Amino acid sequence: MNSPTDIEQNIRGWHPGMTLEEFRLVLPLNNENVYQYFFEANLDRIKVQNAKLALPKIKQILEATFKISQRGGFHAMSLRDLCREADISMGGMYNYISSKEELSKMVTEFVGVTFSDINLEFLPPREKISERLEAVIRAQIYMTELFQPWYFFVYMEAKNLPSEQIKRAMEVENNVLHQMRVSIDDGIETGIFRAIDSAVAASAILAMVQNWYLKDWHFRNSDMDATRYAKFVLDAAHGMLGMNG
Amino acid sequence: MNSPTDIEQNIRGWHPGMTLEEFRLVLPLNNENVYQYFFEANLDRIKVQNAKLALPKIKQILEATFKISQRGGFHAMSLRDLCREADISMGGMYNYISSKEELSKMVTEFVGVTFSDINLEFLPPREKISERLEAVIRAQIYMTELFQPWYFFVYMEAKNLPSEQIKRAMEVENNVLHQMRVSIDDGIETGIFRAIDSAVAASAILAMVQNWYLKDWHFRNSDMDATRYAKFVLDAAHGMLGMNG
DNA sequence: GTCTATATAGGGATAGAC
DNA sequence: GTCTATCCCTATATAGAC
Repeated sequence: MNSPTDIEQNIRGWHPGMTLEEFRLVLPLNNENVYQYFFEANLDRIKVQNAKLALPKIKQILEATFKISQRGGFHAMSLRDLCREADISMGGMYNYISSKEELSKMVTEFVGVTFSDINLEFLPPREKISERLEAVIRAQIYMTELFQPWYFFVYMEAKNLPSEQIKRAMEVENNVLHQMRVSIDDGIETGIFRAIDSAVAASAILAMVQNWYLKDWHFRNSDMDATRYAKFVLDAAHGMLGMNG
Repeated sequence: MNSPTDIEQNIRGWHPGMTLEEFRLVLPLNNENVYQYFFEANLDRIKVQNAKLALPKIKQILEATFKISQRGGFHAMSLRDLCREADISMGGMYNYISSKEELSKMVTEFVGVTFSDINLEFLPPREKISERLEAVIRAQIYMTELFQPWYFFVYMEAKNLPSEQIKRAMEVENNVLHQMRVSIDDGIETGIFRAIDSAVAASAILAMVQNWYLKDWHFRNSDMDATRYAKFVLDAAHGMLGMNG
């Protein structure tokens, strides 16, 4: 039943119906090493070069940033509050960030680059239209489930930031939108989907995907989890595209 | 074909397939008199009691608030910027608001109370399950289309405001969610919809509804309008609920 | 009712000791 | 590398003339 190649494929990459747990197992990134990735991606901007010292501080700073800015927004968060929450002094903080603005910049860029790149590894080839659309949707829901605070921060603060960062934040969203749209167009062309405005369909599907991490309080009292929500969105998408069931 | 009662009904209230234009015609509120409504709803808080003087200023203040806080958020908007954009002095501004926080409070409450109340007038009785669900969806899309800056402000600033206002902003969303959910549950009970998690379905439909005014740039280059988007969402909802076509 | 001028607090950022 | 103490600016809000 499980030939070696089946197992290999299940461990290495994507397969239809992939659950959150399966995704987590194949993802190189996790809640522990994400700060290591962050540190390495920002070596030139962080003054403290000793990883032993820096990694715990970075974790504290980022966790505090997410926590405080979730309630009130990044702009409303004072660095004094941040320093207190992260248990670091004002002077010490400035060895990790060169300005408040750069803190948001580092997060936005990191999500845009590292998270997106890792995401691409899980996509089946373009010819497998339906599978690829499923993979885009599942990967997005699972990534935002695993790294909710990061995505929430970028989504919520995007509009509040300097224009260059706005562009970057929109690029992340546009990439996902584009990938969905291409698959939908491919499906329409080959006749497996019905003719529909692919831009609008992609936008609506993305709205449902983002709904999962933006409105988690909608689901607190239900027995939904990320895997089941992904199935729900996939069914809805298939309904839209005329391939019910 | 058009009996007097048909026409009467079309003018007075809701009917299936209602377009944005038809909705606009029966809605007592419009882009001009909304400031009058706002003034009357806040008579006790606005020091300037002369409507002739107050109404244009209120319009300027609110339009400037929406414009500036759209790019950067309410918290990032300084009252100096606001006063410049609204063409009013700092001292003069404080005859219209007693504090910056109260400005956001007035907007949030106004949207929650006045907009929601007006909305209720358009709902068919609960027994007409499918029509009622359609009405909730259309009314919400059309209201947010007509008063996009107001809804956008409340949605975006909700999380940044004092807890009492957060509660109010969430009430608005929860009301819509609840209305949808009741209709869906009714439909499941009577067998016209398939058994489905109504909370999740309502959440997903609301996400698509909000998508219209939150992500208007997704639709800039397409030939979508509010009426056609409403139809799109209704089709998607019907697909979800198992009544395709 | 509207303005100008001002009070006061709190913000980001830095200097320099250790 | 991390801290404390301080600088300086900008923000909200107010006082008082007109």
